Amino acid sequence: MQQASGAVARGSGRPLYREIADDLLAGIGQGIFPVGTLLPGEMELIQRYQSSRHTVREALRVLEDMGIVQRQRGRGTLVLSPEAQPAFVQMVKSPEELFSYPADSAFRVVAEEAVTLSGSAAQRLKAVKGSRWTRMSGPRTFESGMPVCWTDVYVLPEYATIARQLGGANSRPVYEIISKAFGEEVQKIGIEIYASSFDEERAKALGVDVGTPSLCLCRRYYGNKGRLFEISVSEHPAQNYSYSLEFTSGWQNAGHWSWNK
Amino acid sequence: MQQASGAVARGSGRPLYREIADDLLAGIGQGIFPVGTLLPGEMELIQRYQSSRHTVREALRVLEDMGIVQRQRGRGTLVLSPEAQPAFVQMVKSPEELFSYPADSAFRVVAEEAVTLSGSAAQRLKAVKGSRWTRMSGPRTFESGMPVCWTDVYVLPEYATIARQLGGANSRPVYEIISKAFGEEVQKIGIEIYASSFDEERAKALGVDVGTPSLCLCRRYYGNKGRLFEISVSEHPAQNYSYSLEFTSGWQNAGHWSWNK
DNA sequence: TAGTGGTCTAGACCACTTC
DNA sequence: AAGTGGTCTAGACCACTAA
Repeated sequence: MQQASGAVARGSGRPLYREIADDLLAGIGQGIFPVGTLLPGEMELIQRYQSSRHTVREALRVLEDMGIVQRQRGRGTLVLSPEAQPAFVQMVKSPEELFSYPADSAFRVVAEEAVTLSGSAAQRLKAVKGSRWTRMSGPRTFESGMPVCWTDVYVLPEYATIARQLGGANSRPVYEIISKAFGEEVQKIGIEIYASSFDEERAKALGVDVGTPSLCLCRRYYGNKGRLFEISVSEHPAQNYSYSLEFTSGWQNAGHWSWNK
Repeated sequence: MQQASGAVARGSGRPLYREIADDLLAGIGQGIFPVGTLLPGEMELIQRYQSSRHTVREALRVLEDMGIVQRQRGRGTLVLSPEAQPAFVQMVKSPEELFSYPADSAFRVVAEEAVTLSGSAAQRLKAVKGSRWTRMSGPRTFESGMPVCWTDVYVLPEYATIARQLGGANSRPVYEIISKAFGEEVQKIGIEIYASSFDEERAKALGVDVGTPSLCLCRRYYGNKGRLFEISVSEHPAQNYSYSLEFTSGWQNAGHWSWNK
């Protein structure tokens, strides 16, 4: 229950800043502080809750960590959402983890060409129709020769020179090479997963039967200013590959260690 | 560079607590504070950095938010990892978002039976061999009759009574029904995605050709105390379905709004 | 019991945004 | 210029853990 003016109830054993956060949250939920408006300033909250600035700020920090408000010096505290944003979180350390290849496999570029995306290709890649890319294609295989996948990598034409650094067993991921060579900071990665089956050409290249079910992963890398700078599409023989994810409840410290009590 | 004893350099324009956090981070990286040991107490850090407790605690909070240390009253500050844990974060509001079905589709249970997992089935489901489950199977179709997927849902035998609440266009997800009815709080969800192709029985049930490529999603729900309580496997005709993910850089506020500058 | 981190108060100065 | 949030100090009491 939101207290329009006055301190929150105490004595429950809960910290004051949590009570204040709950009270503000209730107020937001009830529309007393609608989404898109500013919360009262810290000074006003101090008086309202008869508390100190530190305590009020702790309460606001709780809401900020939950993604409910966003604070900015000089402006105020903006209400973003009436309820906690993420209930489930997945974290990975680096983009590499999103789609790591076996260490003893190698990517061999067999074709490199400049392409301008037709409508259908652009739609499939979720890129802009008519945009220009340099495409490098080839199989990735284990040292034993067993196929891992067929890969098409699209990069911006100005980054085409990285092709020389590709290939070989120890080659780094393309996004990483570009990131280092051209200073692109990876800001966002989109992944799309779908099933298909191998056409004749690729089946032959990988040494599998035509029509073999395949798992396709299309990854889009966004760099500085959110610009799309790389798209890679990999097609894996179904029996060799699966993609796993794990989501954990809670906003904080998801997936970390704990005290070995 | 970690200052073994003494204040960090100032005047860089960066807040003191960030400088301290960086300094501690460097110390952790250099093995001065090895992973698994405790950081110096707050009082010692106050003297080392000639600062106030609040400032030192802000620095420690930074490290805690990054997943580098874990703090506990009475014990101390445990070093967990030498480097920032998650560089990329994906967040979803509820498990439902991890695999939402079209609203105008309905799941129809055509078979329900008690099963004891054989070795191969247990391996495929990543469950314990010999464990007992109740399996409910059936197609999910649009109102128009077009197939969405074939689904096998495995639940713990004691939850089998939820079968009566299944089916119909507006039916809630199984995990949600169980969660409400039996108080299982979903703590973790595992998702595995792979490609396959439809066998004769399922192809017939969904009205697709035998051998049609399919995208399979196997979801595992872990509840109270991390106990696995539901497994669901869905097989989708490839042309109708793809699975998308998006990962954003940074630990904090990933995916939230921003000021409409 | 000593030491840890958790909460809280009462001040202060500053950078930033808006008017 | 006024108001916002960001940083910082110097104190205080408390709950929890470990020895």
